[in-house]
Amino acid sequence: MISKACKYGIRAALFVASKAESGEKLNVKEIAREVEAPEAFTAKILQTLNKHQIITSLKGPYGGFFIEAYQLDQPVIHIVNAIDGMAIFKECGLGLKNCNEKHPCPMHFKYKEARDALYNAFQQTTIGQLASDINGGNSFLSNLQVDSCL
Amino acid sequence: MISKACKYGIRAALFVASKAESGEKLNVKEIAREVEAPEAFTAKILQTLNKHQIITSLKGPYGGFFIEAYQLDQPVIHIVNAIDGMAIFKECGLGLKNCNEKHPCPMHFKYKEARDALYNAFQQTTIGQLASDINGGNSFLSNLQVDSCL
DNA sequence: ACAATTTAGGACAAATGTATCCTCTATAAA
DNA sequence: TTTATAGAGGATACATTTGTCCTAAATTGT
Repeated sequence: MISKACKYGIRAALFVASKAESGEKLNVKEIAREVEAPEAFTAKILQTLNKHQIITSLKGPYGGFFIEAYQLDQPVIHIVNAIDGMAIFKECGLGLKNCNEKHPCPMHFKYKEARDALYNAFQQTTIGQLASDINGGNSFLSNLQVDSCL
Repeated sequence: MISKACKYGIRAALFVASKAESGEKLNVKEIAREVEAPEAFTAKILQTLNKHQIITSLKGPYGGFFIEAYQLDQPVIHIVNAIDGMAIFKECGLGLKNCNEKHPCPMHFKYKEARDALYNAFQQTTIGQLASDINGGNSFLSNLQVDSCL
């Protein structure tokens, strides 16, 4: 469905977004640690997100990644588009090139429903909304640390 | 989302199912041609489907693949399970190991809705139902051939 | 028994996705 | 201007998925 790179990308973007108010800039190491993604790979992904203006970067000392106000209003689907493209939201569930209402594959109508639900979920939700959820303690970007010594 | 192998597998299984009444056995070449999948790769997939008792095979002359009555009543999700496993229907949309209602990722609830819709689509539909649709001319397993010389 | 046919299955090759490493460039402070 | 810091980007390595090829095993008719 969604690539690993894209999932890392969404988590990274949301982490950066969750720090928007503080005004601080985050470097690759901090972001990778927080979202539990490989550092070098995360760097590549952040590069892509910057090029697509999902987040903003600044080189040099005191540089790093941050998000600007207007970027908080972008829908999460922009992140998916930047990394994986929009194909998943259009593709046939059985892999046919030429599948549509007039010439449907056997799963067309039911598959389309699920696919559209996913599209709407990503389209109607903004990066800023999800960042608020995180800051409000209503959702999380990394796995629970189960402390094994209690 | 669903692997290419799995999509070939569903198409192949449905094609075999659509021929259930005729009683004929289909060989790899016929199936691969019909569903527009690479022949050798299709052979592997049919092997998997046979092992999981989605379809049945018979070696030797006049052998091939066919589907038995009880197999027509299996839900399509059995095919997905045989090839890709059930992980996609359970996994977190952002790739977290530990994502649930109590400790949700930022996309959890909306993603779960789409994921469950997909699960239901595959769970509630049987191979036989889709085969009927095909035989009734209501759905198709391969791309339209656009005749370029008219 | 033998030959012909068709699936089973192992080994291997190609393509894609994931991940790392190293150097270059930009920026900021001293 | 120099030095330290941090992202940009190319090259490369590794893993998984996709796809091919060849031989073995099973079945049927002669």
